[in-house]
Amino acid sequence: MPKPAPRRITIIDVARHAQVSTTAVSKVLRNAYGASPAMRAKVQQAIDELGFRPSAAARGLRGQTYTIGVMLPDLRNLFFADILDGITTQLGDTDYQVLLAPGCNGEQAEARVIDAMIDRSMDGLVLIAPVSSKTRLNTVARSVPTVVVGRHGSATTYDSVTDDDVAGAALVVDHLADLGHRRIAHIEHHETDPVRLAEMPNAQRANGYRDAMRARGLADEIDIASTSYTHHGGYAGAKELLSRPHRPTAIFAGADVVALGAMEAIAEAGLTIPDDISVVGYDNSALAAFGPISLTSVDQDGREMGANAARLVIDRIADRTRRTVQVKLTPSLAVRRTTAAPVQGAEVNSASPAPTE
Amino acid sequence: MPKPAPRRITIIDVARHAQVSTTAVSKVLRNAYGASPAMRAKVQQAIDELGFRPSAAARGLRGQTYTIGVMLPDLRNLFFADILDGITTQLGDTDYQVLLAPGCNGEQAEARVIDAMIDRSMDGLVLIAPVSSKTRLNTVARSVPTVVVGRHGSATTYDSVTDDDVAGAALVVDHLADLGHRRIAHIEHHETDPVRLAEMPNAQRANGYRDAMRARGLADEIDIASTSYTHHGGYAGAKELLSRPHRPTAIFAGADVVALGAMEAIAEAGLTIPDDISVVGYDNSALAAFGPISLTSVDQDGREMGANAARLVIDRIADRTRRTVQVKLTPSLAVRRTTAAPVQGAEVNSASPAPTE
DNA sequence: TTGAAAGCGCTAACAT
DNA sequence: ATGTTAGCGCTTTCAA
Repeated sequence: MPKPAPRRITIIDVARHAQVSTTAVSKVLRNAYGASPAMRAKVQQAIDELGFRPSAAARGLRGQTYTIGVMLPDLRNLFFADILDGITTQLGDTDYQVLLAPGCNGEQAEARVIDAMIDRSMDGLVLIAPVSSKTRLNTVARSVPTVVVGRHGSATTYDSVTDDDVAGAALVVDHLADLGHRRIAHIEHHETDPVRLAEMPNAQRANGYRDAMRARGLADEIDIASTSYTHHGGYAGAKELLSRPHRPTAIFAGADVVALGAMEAIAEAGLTIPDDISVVGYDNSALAAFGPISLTSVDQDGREMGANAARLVIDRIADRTRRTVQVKLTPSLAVRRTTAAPVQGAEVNSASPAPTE
Repeated sequence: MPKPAPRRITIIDVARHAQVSTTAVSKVLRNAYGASPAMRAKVQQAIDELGFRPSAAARGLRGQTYTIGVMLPDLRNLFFADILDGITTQLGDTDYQVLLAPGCNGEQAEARVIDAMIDRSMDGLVLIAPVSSKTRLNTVARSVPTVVVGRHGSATTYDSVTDDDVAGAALVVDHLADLGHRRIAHIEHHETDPVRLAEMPNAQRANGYRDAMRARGLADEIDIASTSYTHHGGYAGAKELLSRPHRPTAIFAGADVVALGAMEAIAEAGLTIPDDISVVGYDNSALAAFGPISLTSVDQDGREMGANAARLVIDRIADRTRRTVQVKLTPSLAVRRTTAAPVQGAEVNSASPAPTE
């Protein structure tokens, strides 16, 4: 027989216990102006003695809820987890509590979750790699302080944090070209929506790849398989690339998970990594670092991105009129064992068309 | 210059627009008794036309917030992600929204997060593998409907969902013994707290291991390294086991991540898996299934556990006086390439008593 | 500096 | 079946 919990302590109880007004208690709770040190002490003592905790629901009705909502597409993606770590670490000292919605894929799920957060009067939102339309993002940002992470382009309604995906792709191409590779192929995430073509990281990576290839004088070697940022997308993309007449000596996959799929296809084709073909991923996830895999990958500092996002959202809560800022961080390359110089002779002039599979 | 968002639509606006009372609107919102179909239709139309969304904060002050809080120790743990999937899937059709706190390790962080959820008037809590004291859990459960996942033992205040860890350990021992192994060692998570010794899955797994070994007549072969459920714990545990005079032919790691650490130590020792030594993990995470690793592992149906937890919490919200239930699911074994019959001759008759480390 | 009082948007008793 | 009204626990004017 569970005995029912006693009635929750309210601000009135505290006020009575401390022999002051509820206003005074409220001021202490918010560190607001207009309470003497003596009063503060008295109230604080009453709060501690009674074990009082303010109701966020009630606070939210008038003021803030001290809650930051985080939306991310996939909890299993370790890069997103890093961003989250950055956010929570940055917010650790503050009164804000981070709450997140379980992975939501697609525009519809995204809309539901964002609405749910607004309904719950969250003080600020951090949207990680949202796929919603720009119009929608602007609408959201007008109703609640918002920071968008991982989407390029600027907006006047929300701040954004990105990692320089063009630079990341260039790191990869340069690394491979420096090793002596010329036929460097890329597996991209297929994109048709024009706005996303400009704003999504995958599109930026593909652009960066093209630019860097041209900058290295390898414009003729540009070779792209357009699939998706999934394990299977990597597998199918690599299969496609390997079946082409002019086989690449290196594959730049747009994400680590894509690289893993590609590695599977390469193994199936009886080729070895990195001797026959080099592979590079993107995100430097824990999987990439894992010993037996040891995937060369572009490292985006997720924690740093998260910390920046948290800082920005707090700043914007404090001043909603301040001009928006775009923070762009610089990636680095984690070189591991899936990349090496191409084997001499084998492919330099192998222009003979290979039969498909 | 972002233009400010217009004032939020309230229930009063809807009532006015539909020419009815706010009570009527409220009833429609809650699907409550006492509203004619005609009224429902009228109100619903007004809601749609105005794009009204009820404020969860305001609702929470009197009634429910339609929010279920989920706490889990580690977002990166894929098993927990599966549980979460089960919860969200089960709750997909309902009005409830799942919100979760970012991974919180340790009793203190756990307490903070749970308090935060209670402060936000969440309707129900799902606590996954909490480490808090039983007293604390009972206190929490008395103030809000709570379901505890992954902790054995029963309570009168909260429902619980577990997977049968004793049975899981037995699956492992039986599988290895059937293959012909006798020296089957175990790497456990060290535990001292008496309550946790009885309730935590790691302790149950160790117990299950001992029981199963005895049941197979292998009581003399029981060999345990007591470290922790981490990669390093697995590494150190395996190193310890391998250095013992009477080397095991199989290692049962209490978690997949532990198995990976063990595999690293085994590789360092110049031994091969499964020829020299078999390895089994626990959780059947994506890592275990990953081709190059292919770890034999105990599969707990996380989605099923999550679905059960969600169902229970909803039921308890509906009726807080109903007796608590304990759901215990049965694990299965995913056999992969890290287990095989021991190589003949090497260890069959090495029954010489080993001195303690 | 302090406190009294009016809401915030909704739900739940209680009329009608 | 429908409407009236009193709060829920805070924050925020505004007056003292």
